Amino acid sequence: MKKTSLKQIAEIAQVSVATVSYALNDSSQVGEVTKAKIKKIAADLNYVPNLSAQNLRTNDSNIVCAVVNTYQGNFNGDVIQEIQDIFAQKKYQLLAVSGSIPNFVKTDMVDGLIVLNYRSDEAELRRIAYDLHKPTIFMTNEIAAKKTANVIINNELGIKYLFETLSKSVHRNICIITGDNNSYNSQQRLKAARKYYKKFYKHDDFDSHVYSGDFDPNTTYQLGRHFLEQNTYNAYLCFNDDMALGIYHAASSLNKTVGEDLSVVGFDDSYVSSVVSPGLTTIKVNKKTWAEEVVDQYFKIKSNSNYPETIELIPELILRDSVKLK
Amino acid sequence: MKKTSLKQIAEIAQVSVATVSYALNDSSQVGEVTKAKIKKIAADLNYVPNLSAQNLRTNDSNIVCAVVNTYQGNFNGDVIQEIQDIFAQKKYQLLAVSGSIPNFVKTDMVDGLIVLNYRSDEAELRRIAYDLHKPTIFMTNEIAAKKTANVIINNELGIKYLFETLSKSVHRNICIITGDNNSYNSQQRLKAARKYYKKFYKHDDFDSHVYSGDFDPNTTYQLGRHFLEQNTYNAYLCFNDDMALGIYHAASSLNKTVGEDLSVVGFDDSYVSSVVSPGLTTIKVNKKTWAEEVVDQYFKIKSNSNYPETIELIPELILRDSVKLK
DNA sequence: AGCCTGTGCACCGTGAAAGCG
DNA sequence: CCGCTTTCACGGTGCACAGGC
Repeated sequence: MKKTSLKQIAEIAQVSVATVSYALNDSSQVGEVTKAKIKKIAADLNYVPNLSAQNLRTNDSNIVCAVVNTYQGNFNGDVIQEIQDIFAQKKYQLLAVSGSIPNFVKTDMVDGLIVLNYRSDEAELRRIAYDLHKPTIFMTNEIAAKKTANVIINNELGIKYLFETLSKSVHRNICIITGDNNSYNSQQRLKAARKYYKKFYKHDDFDSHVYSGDFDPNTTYQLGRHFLEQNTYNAYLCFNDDMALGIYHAASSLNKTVGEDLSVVGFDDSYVSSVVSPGLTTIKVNKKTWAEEVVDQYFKIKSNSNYPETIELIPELILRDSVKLK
Repeated sequence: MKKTSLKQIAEIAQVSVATVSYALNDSSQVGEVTKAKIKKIAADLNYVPNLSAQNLRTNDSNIVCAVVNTYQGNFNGDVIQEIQDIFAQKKYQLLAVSGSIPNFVKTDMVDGLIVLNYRSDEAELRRIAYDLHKPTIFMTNEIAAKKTANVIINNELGIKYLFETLSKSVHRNICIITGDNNSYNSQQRLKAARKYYKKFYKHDDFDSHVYSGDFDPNTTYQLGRHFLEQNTYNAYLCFNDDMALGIYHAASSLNKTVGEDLSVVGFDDSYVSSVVSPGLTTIKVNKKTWAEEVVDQYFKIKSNSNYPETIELIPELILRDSVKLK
């Protein structure tokens, strides 16, 4: 009924607890015969080592924790899954938590931390990175601390591509729809958009073209309906694909055709952007590469280096038919 | 540098370790003055209790683990998020893991288990449920064991609704596309489809209308293109929404119009099904209700009852324009 | 002596029971 | 009875060492 412990196995096998521990850890300190006997008993009793005890003793858990703002949407889930797959190959267990960084990260239950799209004041992140002396990777923040690396998207380049595309579009009356204002990526994209708007449009009215869409397709559906009815804008730069879909929805509800009557571009290349009609022009970051880089940095930090490092991923433009080119 | 422990606090406060422990747990065993002093020191030193030690001692962690097959797609993420939100309100920490059920679930690090879309032979699940003496909820399986509940979708009803809808459609040449064959929901839906196909179509050729789509839109895109070119089928019943989108994609690539030239129905009411054009007729299970029921059962089991229980959620038909009715 | 196999014990941080002035 | 301390166990690890050949 109760969990089997080393002690019980030791009693049955008529050896000491230490011997059982050695045997199950395949230490050479135990003879083959005894080892086999002990292992058999352990298997029979369905023995599972108590991780709490193990961690308490060893301070090393092979457990890595990933923090996301939410499991919802087409982005976070994909990215965590990629990371999970790589860690699994290396016999590491990835745990995901959503919301705030839980206390157990600060204890010895977890070996390291991966932060994706955490939305909070950077001060807290900074504090955590600073006094958490474990490998920590930020994927959507830039925070310099020991044992910390940042593996982030080069958002400026992505925005540049999108502006270039839209500048070749027949539709030029541009509307920029941002995501959650607390999101690092949204902030970076906004900053880059400001820069390239000026460069491409030579106007100072950037702010009047910007709307907050909160990464939510329903919000952009409402916005889109309004603007399309009034003919305010005919080109939409959305900071993620989901919001772009909201514009699609608005367009079709008003019998307008994306790629004909209006242009739409998105961000992230989520799977829907290829499935939807017309295909959505979007910015892609290879999630597998991203995940590999994250895990790579993780083990680099773990093994020795602890200097802060920042790695930028170069995004790629995926051209589809949501933009009618001149 | 190193984590502060009760011991260090005790030394500074010039009291025993036990007193510190009592003080921080607000026990009445300690005088107010000492308590305040100790708390201040703990705060200053940034004390965080070591969960491994706590669990080892108390066998109770306030951590619940959710297992999913993958974080990807529009379904699992939504559901986990709902569950997470409810647990968070109750000061429980939900951890998510993807892949197989990790060892730490079997140790005392985790209080209970929630299994969603785990794909494996049921034998393993049964074994786990049987000798894991913690609250366990299966959301996509029916497994009877102590301290175990099943909170599942009534798939038969959902399939029935979809057949009723398609039987009123102008398109009647029906193609049934299943998901992953290891998925419980896919299996249940297939079983129900077999039943209702016979009822509505009075034919014995069910199996020749069934194709495996693996829950993947690209697979159904290929299937859809093939069938639509050959005019094999003009009504598609997909076991989830993503696959239905693949049919949408195939249709538009062949200049056919969903809801006009063909009918499509899906399952799950993921957010895309309302955003896409035409809207996708689909089966909805209220995820919030589902999550509430799961958490409810969790605490019921935890507090006392340990008899197996099965709760079925009644799904709802969401009618949109992907089916042209007579 | 040296190798092989196995044991005793201190220790991680916590919390509960019992003890004590 | 209050306020605090001592002691112990939770489960597992690995060092230092013991005893036999």
